[in-house]
Amino acid sequence: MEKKPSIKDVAKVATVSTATVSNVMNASRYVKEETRAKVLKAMEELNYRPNTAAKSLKGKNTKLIGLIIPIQQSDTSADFFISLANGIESVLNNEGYKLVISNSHENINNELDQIEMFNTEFVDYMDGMIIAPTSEIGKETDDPMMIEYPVVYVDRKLSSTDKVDTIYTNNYSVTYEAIEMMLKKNRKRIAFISGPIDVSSTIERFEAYKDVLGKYQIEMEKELIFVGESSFESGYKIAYQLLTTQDVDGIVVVNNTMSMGVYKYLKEENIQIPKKVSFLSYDDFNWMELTDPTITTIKQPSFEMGKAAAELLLEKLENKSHEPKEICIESSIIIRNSL
Amino acid sequence: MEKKPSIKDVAKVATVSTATVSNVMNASRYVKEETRAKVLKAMEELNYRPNTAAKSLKGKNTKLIGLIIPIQQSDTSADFFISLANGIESVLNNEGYKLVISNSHENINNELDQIEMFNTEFVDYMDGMIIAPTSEIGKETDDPMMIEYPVVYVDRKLSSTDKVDTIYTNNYSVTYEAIEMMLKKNRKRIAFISGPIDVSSTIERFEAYKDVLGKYQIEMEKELIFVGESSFESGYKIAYQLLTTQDVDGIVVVNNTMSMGVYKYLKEENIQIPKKVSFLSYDDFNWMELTDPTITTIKQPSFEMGKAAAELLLEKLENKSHEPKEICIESSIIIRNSL
DNA sequence: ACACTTCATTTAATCGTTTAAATAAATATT
DNA sequence: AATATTTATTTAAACGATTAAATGAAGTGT
Repeated sequence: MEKKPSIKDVAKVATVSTATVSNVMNASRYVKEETRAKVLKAMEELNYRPNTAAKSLKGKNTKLIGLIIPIQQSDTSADFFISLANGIESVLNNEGYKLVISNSHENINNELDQIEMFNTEFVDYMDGMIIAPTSEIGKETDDPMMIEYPVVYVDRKLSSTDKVDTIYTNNYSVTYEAIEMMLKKNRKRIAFISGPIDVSSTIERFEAYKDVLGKYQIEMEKELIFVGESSFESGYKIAYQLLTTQDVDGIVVVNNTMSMGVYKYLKEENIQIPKKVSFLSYDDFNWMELTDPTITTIKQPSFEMGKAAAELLLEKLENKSHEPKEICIESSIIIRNSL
Repeated sequence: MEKKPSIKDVAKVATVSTATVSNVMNASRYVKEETRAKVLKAMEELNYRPNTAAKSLKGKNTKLIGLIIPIQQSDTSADFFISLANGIESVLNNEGYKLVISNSHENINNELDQIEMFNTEFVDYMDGMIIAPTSEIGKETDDPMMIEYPVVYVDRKLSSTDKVDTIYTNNYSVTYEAIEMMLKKNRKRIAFISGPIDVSSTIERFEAYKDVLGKYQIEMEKELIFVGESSFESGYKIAYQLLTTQDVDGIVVVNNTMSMGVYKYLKEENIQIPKKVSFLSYDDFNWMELTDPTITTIKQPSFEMGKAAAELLLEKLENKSHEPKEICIESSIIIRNSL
């Protein structure tokens, strides 16, 4: 129950000054081998751990990287971001950095200042940040006041005017291509279902839908477009609404949580997939091989995006002034049996 | 690109002392309304944010709670822990606390000291910690040296001798009950598949298997017990090995990632569920309603466990000295069509 | 008018580190 | 032997906050 030992305690035990202890720890100056040994022994003896807060206060690097992710409650997007985080850590751990994660919950309306608070609260600790911005957070983090430490944005592009370091994926082109595959299978009326259209990734997926229909001279019908919440229930309800009022032969769900709800309804109603209705989902999960039929989907390279983000951040950390980069990691279509 | 403003800058602009600024921020002493306004205006003007590192150094509470979770790469356990985290935050946010998460990766062999380092690295910042311990981390965090800040353990019990605050779930009894359900459906040879048996939760599930067989006077057969890695592939391989060499009529998989692999094999081989083989999984996911048959499983109350952990921690935070508590949040059996 | 409170604010020490500058001891140079 | 240089260590200020104690100004009672 003793007090946690400080550098002073170590110095006292080793009968040297605190400066010498610091020098031993950081190898910042030469210390005689004999003294070094004494200090090391004292540290060991006291089970001493340096106080990171004090380090950080002195402007020393903390070897801590922050990650902000927007996971909503009961959203399978968790997997996407966890995989992203794993990718980041796979790079960071090798370099002796540690990752600290916080969740912004994608709840903007009343939590915006909470996010902002969190964000600033951590600037002091962290050597750098990786942020998967919510639709609005960009407005805050853009503030030049705050960008005095390196940041890399990931997954979603900011609407910011200035170019910022971003890792993103080709939502537009891969969605375009996948829907085109549907069309080539002679689908005429394809519905589009998504969560809230406010983040860049979702917007791009919708643009792709619009454009590919245009290319095939199919008129976009309001009745076939559904913007719901990112939840199983929302997907289920939308599927009900869609299929009881419209005659469709294809469904694109660009939100994995919702796609479960939609699929559930299709199975329940015994609607033949893909014979009657083609089905395309977003994000790839193991369970998509367990259903009947297995589900064709667009796989986002979450792990690789994490890796890329971490690498870019590390680069910035070393080489303070470099041009902002925007790097695209390609998504791919995992073809199974639902198209 | 200016330097971040400090309390001194605010004091200067407001033409008061730093003490007054601090008093305004913390409402620690009475400050004349007029002065207060001046200070507030200066803070606003400079876009001032207090430095948490300095606060923490002074022993002030940081309103930050740390969470350590053990998520392995490509493990669906992510959902369990994310849900846990959500539960924690649902409580914490109301009280003005923020949650910071770090992943221990459940990789003990070579990362033990990294975990330990992380763990100590954060003590200075955090007001308290919630830890889902890996199988061995307990040994380190038990060290009385380190327990000078409040900790709540969750999900897994430590082998520690001293009683520590723990939130756990009734792995043993619910698993017992579920397997008993299988037995009552006249299943004679039930296989048991799990990930590494080193954390308390898995151990308890195995104990339940052993005991319930005992109760029904069924001899436990080595050939029906498989301990693999927590991965889809491992599950698939084990299922192959099991079903090509043994004649079973029930399978219990107490690891959700592996259960997907097992199920995949069963479907591929067109083995009738539950007619030929009863199937029981662990953890509940939306997709378990999408398969055919839908999957009966044991649902762990991850969100509620998180809530309970946060509540307990908050209680400790307020009321420094209280008896360690061990609280059980009940798991339940979600009955679908695979038994 | 004087001492006594009360009120509002400031001074200065403190938390646990780092680090530039100062110092002391040992070694080299003449 | 006196001086210059190198080596190893210490002193003390600084980082950005908090807070006990000190201070000064205003108000009260006699």
